[in-house]
Amino acid sequence: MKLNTKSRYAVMALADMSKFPLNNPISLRDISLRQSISLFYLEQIFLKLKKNDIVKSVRGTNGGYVLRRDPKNIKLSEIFQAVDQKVKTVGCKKDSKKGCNGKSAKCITHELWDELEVYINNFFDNKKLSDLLITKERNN
Amino acid sequence: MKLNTKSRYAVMALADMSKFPLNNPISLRDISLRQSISLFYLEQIFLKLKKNDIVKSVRGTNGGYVLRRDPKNIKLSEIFQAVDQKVKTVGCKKDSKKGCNGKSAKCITHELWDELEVYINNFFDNKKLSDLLITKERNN
DNA sequence: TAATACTTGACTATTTTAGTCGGGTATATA
DNA sequence: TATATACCCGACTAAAATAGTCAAGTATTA
Repeated sequence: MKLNTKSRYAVMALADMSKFPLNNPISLRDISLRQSISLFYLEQIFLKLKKNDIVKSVRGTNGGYVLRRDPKNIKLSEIFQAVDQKVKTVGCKKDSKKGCNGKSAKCITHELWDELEVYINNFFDNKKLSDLLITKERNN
Repeated sequence: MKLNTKSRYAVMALADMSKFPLNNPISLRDISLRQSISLFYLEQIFLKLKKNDIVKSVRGTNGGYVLRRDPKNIKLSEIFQAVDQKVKTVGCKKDSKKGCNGKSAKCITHELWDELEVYINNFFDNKKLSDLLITKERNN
């Protein structure tokens, strides 16, 4: 069970943005430099964030990206769903009658994974982008 | 964020075993048939479960594997740690002074991932193998 | 002694991840 | 209006992880 870089970078980048005055565009180039994330990779990520209405873009000189809402109102779960497809724990379809590769009575553990999925999503639902900023300054 | 088959199969296989009288060996071949998991793959998995003292082996005819403890006393977290290496959310080392790829002040999100890791491990700590059996029979 | 079943390490195909790249388009400002 | 900036977008690729296979054993029991 592992977190991918896309999710991690997305949260890092948005947290980075949150530290500056909202409503003035921040370029990916700046974020790239500050967070040492590849510019090209950030472009990919922000395309998804834009499609999911988490940021909007401002093109041209002095352009960049702007948060669509106050960090207080941006759940981490939204960011994850935008960038990562989803938290996935089971292979088999959720409500298929067949379920679990066509064999019946097999998935004793099916409900467990569903529960885990809900549990994890719950974590992200209860965290806001703004929560990351309160954190005390790191001393290194 | 995804769960791998090894973890899933391990739990499925052990849950399968729990439904039979403890202390009499259950062969991987049987588990393989009942749960439709490749025998070879199960062998790999059970090697790890054995190394981690979750099961013991009985060789020879009528041999198989036996749970070392009552399912009430087997935490899912143990199974996970045995089979999967670990729940991992961060790339950077936990307590390194450098931290986060050598750049300072970068990992605003570091503590978040740590927190998530604890949160998930907590889920598995509180689930016992026996908890899976109580579940009502599935109707497909 | 034959059959069963664990033991172990090596091997492989496929998929996913992480990231790169090229050739765009829009816009502010000099 | 020219130009530099910065988003836009799809295609591509290397490397790692995953999922699974296989072969050649050893131990045990009937």
